[in-house]
Amino acid sequence: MPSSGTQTYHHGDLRSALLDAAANRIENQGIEGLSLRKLADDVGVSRSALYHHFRDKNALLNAVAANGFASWIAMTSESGGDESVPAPVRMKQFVYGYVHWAVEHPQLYDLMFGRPIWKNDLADDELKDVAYPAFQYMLSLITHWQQQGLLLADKPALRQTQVIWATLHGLAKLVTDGVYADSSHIDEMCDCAVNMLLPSVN
Amino acid sequence: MPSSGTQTYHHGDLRSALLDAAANRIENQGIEGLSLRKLADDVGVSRSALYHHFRDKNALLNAVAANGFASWIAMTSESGGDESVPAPVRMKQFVYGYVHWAVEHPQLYDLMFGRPIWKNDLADDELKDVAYPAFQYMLSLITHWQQQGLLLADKPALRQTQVIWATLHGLAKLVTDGVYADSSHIDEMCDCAVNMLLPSVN
DNA sequence: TCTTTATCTTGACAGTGTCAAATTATACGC
DNA sequence: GCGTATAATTTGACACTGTCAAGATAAAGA
Repeated sequence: MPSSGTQTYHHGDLRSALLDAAANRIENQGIEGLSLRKLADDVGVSRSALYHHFRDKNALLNAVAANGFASWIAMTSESGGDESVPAPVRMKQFVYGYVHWAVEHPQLYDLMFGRPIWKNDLADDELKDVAYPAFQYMLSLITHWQQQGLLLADKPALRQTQVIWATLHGLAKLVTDGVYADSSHIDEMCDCAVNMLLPSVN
Repeated sequence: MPSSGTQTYHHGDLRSALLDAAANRIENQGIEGLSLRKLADDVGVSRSALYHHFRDKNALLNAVAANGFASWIAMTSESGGDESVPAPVRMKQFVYGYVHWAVEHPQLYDLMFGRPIWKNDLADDELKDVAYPAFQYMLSLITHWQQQGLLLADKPALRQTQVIWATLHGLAKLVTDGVYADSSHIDEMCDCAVNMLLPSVN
């Protein structure tokens, strides 16, 4: 059976099969628990078949993270794009959406925004091409808020974006890392963050 | 030569020698680059000598993290304890101190507040005994600010502490993980954070 | 049909954490 | 001071990891 997918040799579509299996394993066992050999077993293929589709383990993780950014962007633009909803409500929705998405995909969030990839400059071009627009989207969103007078204009929008993002990222991290043990208070923490950072939403 | 240190058998004081070597390697290569066998080489001892002083690798990392918390607390109480300095200035100093300490000890900070230890409940009692007071210190500090009217009282001090800490943690993480590539703007980001979170400091 | 090319497997290597058994050095009772 | 118990350390081994080179297999193109 030839032309069914993009790659239709022995396996059919090994590349995306590996990506799916990797995403599954990461969601369940985390990045530390991901071994290429177990992965090959999951897909029913030999241990080094993978190297014909990814240069090495890092390249595979990059691809999984890239997929994560794609679905992150889908989530974000959905919750922030509806112009019929008043801006203050949208701001609150954005905060809730951000933190909840991280809490619902803790391992993936960790892979996307965590240090192993970014710290050591291990992100390849494909990943950067998806990740940078995500950063940029937040900046444009918050710049828009500032222009509408929802934020104080005494500091550059870039800095305010960095601080707001830091707060969201910090909340997400502290919750998903289990430092804030009682995650039942996520909504209250989000409320408080909105209250402190976004004076126009009271 | 008997009673010179706590452990004076073959090596003399292998336990703290291992801790020092581990802290050094973590500071330079990061936690991922730390191998027990290289560590044993550093100290000049066999690969499994370590197991008579630490139950396993995680126990050693716990001990390193515990030392980190001790020095973190020393730094923090130094910058926040001087009562002769006006409170708003101390608040600003606290924010600067927090972020800068993280930036100066990125790998150690990562180990102390990162997920491998807390997420999977890998922290032993010794570590918790040092870490919890650190959390508690921040809470008491910020509660104090609120009582002095430096913060709005419309939300519980616990929640405000969590949000402020999240912001500091997020800033530290985004900088040390290399997501905020240009770390020369750390001070501006701290300024902006103080500005947004602590209305009494303008 | 034959050649080329891409895909996959097998064997191997260096590296990892960890344990059991053997070895060595120190401490303690006499 | 000597002999024994105990703690510290080493050696050998195991299962696991990522990665590569060489060989085998299947598809694609002429």
